[in-house]
Amino acid sequence: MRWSETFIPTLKEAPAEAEILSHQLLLRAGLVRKLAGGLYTFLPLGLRVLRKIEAIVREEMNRAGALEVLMPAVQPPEIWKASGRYEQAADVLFKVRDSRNREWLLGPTHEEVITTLAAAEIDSYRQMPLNFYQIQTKFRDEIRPRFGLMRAREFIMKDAYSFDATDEGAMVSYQKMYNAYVRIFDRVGVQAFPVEADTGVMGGKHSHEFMVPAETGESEVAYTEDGGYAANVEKADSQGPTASTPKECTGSIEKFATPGVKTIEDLTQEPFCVPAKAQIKTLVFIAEDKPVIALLRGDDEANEAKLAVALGTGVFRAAGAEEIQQALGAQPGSLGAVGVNGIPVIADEQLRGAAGMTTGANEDGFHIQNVSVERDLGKIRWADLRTVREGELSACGRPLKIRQAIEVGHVFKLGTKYSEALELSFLGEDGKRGAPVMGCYGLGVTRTLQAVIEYSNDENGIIWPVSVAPFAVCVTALDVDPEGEVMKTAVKLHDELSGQGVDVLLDDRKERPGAKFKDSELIGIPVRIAVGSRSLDKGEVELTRRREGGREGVPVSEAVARVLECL
RNA sequence: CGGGCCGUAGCGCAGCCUGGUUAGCGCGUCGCACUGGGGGUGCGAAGGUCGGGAGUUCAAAUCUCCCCGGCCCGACCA
Repeated sequence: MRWSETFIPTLKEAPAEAEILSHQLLLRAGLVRKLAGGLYTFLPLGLRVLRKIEAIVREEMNRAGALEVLMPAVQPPEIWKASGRYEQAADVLFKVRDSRNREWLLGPTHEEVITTLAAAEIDSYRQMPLNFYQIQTKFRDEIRPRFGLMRAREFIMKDAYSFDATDEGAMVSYQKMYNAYVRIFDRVGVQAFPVEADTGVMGGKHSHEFMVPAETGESEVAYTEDGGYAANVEKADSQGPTASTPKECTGSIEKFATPGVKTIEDLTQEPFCVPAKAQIKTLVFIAEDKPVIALLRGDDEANEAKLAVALGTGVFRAAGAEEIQQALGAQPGSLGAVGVNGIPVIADEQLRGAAGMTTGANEDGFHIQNVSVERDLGKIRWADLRTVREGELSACGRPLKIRQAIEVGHVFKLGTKYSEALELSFLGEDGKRGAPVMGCYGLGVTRTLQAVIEYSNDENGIIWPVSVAPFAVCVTALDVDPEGEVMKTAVKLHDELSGQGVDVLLDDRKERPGAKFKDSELIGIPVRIAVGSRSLDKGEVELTRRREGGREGVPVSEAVARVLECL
């Protein structure tokens, strides 16, 4: 391929809309262009990378025994109503209407579709295990698309769905996908670590997210340095906070005035001087239209994923000021659970046995001290609600660290939720009907593409791993006169490498050398051969490997062989 | 959806506060010349509904209001 005959619009400066480096490079290297918020056109160069990643994903899925299918992006709402997700996922669903005003959904994922298919086709345990996958465009009406392809409203995902007759079988299917993901991320050239992930309301232990460490990642991972533990912060637990909770109580509860105190922090100040760990944080949520109180130690943060598990529903939100006033008779800042009746109270495990605590009096401007949780509070349900912090000890006794990461894949053992909701059943060996145990396995293809950029770059631009590089080699002709030795040599090298099946880009543009070097580095081609009169006079061309840096003279006659070695 | 910032040539920006000739600069683009191994130099040129609409005014890129779009923080993200 000749550079002059393709379309690679590189940019010297980063467009103002791009905040993070990988997004800037995506635009600067001419890989994509934005149509509207969260909607991108893939240009020829970007599409080449996308296709290479897809090919690797496809190979590994096939290797793991998954079968490729292609499902419709347009889906009937009925199946979403049947699974209960029509309401649950309402805010991310794109809805469209046809000419007869009938509603359709643009698929954000395909559990409902694949389960509908399976319900019609799977009748016997003999047909399983089965695993279907597709690589397809997904639609999610993200409230806030961000960071280019990282969080887009339309994106490409590989999604797979496994069906097994037994739980043990489902674990085998799960493990196969897990292993395939390890291979995929290894091959595309990102370090993606499996971490334990939140399994939400469905529970169960078997869910892992694949995370690429990156400061710009939108997820947080808690891990131990020895690699013994890694979990999404939404899921992570620890042996508890580093400072212990007060357990001594010196007297009975006592109301005191705290004018102007609105936060935990305020109460730690003069003249009150109540340490945050001796306060009870009172949060009010509306779960399925009913108020619920959650209690945490003052210095702890609530974890919404854990809260969802404790509440038994994902449909909840923080209560508004009016709702709180109605429920507890006070404004945030003076809330507490002492003497509250008729509203369920869930408390974090850290408060077990806590005494001598201070909490709001449910009267604006007043708090209560000497609160003993067991003595002074009514019926409490205990649960793990807190978000772990750096420095706390993991279950294995090592200190936790926390870092940002990009979630590029997720494997999840679903159980029978969808097979039951969509009436999928089979006849087992024992002659009884059963619901297949499902698993779902998502991999963000376009997000992975950007994660590779975020992971692999230097000050000059992207550095593509050979496996996904749009071109493996760039032959930079420093003089493009078609009659000259330089160009003739460049063309010859290009043709020979092409003949060997290598993706080669011949930079035949009438640009100055500096511009060509900069461009080939910006777009990230891993190997470059510079052909110019200076080295050609010595019978050599110059070979540069982006990852190693530096350049070396190589005899023209050996150039092709040397390049092949590099790849 | 709440808070903040922004929208001026393909890209990056200045001008706006304090309204007043032909709205500027850098990069890019086109032409010519020189140059020719790290985004070179010079000369010339094209390119603008100043996001859209309404209003105030003798006069609006500039002031006011409404709308649209973008970015950041938060909420949210099965």
